[in-house]
Amino acid sequence: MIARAPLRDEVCRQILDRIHRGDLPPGSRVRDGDLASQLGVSRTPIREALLHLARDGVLDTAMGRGFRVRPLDAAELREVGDILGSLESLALRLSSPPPQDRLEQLRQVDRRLEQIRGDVSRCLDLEDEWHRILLEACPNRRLLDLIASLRQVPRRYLAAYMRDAGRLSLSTLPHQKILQALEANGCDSAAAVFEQQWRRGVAELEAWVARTPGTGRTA
Amino acid sequence: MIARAPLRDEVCRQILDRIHRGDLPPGSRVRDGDLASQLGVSRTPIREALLHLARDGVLDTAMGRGFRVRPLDAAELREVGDILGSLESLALRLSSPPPQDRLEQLRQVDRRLEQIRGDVSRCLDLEDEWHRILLEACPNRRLLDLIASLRQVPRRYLAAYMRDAGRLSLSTLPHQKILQALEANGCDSAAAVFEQQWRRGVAELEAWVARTPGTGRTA
DNA sequence: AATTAGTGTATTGTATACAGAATACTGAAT
DNA sequence: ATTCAGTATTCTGTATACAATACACTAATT
Repeated sequence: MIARAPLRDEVCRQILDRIHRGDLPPGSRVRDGDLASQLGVSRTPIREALLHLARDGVLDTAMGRGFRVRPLDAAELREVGDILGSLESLALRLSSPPPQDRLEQLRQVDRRLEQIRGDVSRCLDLEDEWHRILLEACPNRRLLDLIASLRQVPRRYLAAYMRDAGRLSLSTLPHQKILQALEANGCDSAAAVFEQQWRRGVAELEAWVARTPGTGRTA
Repeated sequence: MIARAPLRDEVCRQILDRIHRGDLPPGSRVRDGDLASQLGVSRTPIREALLHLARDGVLDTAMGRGFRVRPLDAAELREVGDILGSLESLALRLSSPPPQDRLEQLRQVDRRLEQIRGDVSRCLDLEDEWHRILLEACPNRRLLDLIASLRQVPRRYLAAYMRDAGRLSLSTLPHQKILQALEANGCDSAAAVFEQQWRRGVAELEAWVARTPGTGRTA
């Protein structure tokens, strides 16, 4: 039995892809009519996907004003950052037994991360992949889903930061520290290190957003 | 400037209300056509609302199969319970200064809770209100929104439990313990007590769900 | 009697149509 | 030149239409 998929799901992926690619920069307007003609489907599934993304906080919407990509805002990053720090840490602590067997997979992703030169989108995909593998052993699927949807937020900030600063992958060093803790002292210890490293990373991003003018005003 | 509201928002409230009321029990099918004629609007805003609720985990949906109220399932309650325990605790810890001034409001809600006799829906509203006031001082709006949407899940379990067991408000005692900790030792202490009490409550609900057959199979 | 094939209806997912609001554009007045 | 009013156009939110799929019911077969 093959499960057919609703158009809205594919449309959702397409839109997210454009946002990640840097098409549709923060603050830019998203017209359902345009997307409908570009993707060759009607406005109905497009709007369903847009409402979905608006609910996830990727898009802004106001009555009669349509949709636009949510502008970058240091406060939002901080808020979602705090939530994600807490939730990923929780997921790690719920992972028993510790995902020791994933260590090699994680190191391999890190190696691939270091080899990337210019492709921001690919880099962020690998970063997501790293987190996914780290938490794979957590039995709380609902938690993993929530984390995955929330991670779309910092991802946009990281993408803008990388494109602006020209730096890729500020994350392999934190990764290594987390892995060390995981290997030496298990999940709880790794969770503590994770939260610490995560906060550091978010603070760095936040500082960049605050010092970079016009981050969210791009049309 | 009066902000007009999209129909989908009002529709969403209406559907939630029916679910909370016990109309639309767990497992029951939700046909957009029926709701459209009952509420006097077209299927479009109805489906937008249904997709929203499906994303929040209140409804189940499969391609070509429409929507149904998600059956009660001990595993789901446990999963969302763990998440909420962590997040509400976080919100409490982020509340500085401690919401001392809300103590009297909280006690008043508890008094109203104890006076209620038969109205399950009203009882749950007050329970939500209590949590809202407790966390009102938390500056992380995004966190509060997330908590509010997640709380819809345990709410359904609590509603079914109350209707089945005929007991209302198993929560004023935990409330008092949390308030005591808050008053005596501040937010961090209250957060610890909260997590402890919350886990206890979720475990009780979970045990009830597990021991009650047919909880989710009601048509 | 139980199970399956066939047929009809109901319902879903998607497309299109329409009314009203918001934005862009034009031109005149300061 | 700039600002403001008025108009035209675009776009949004909602309603309706349509094709395809899933469900229910009947009837036939084992």
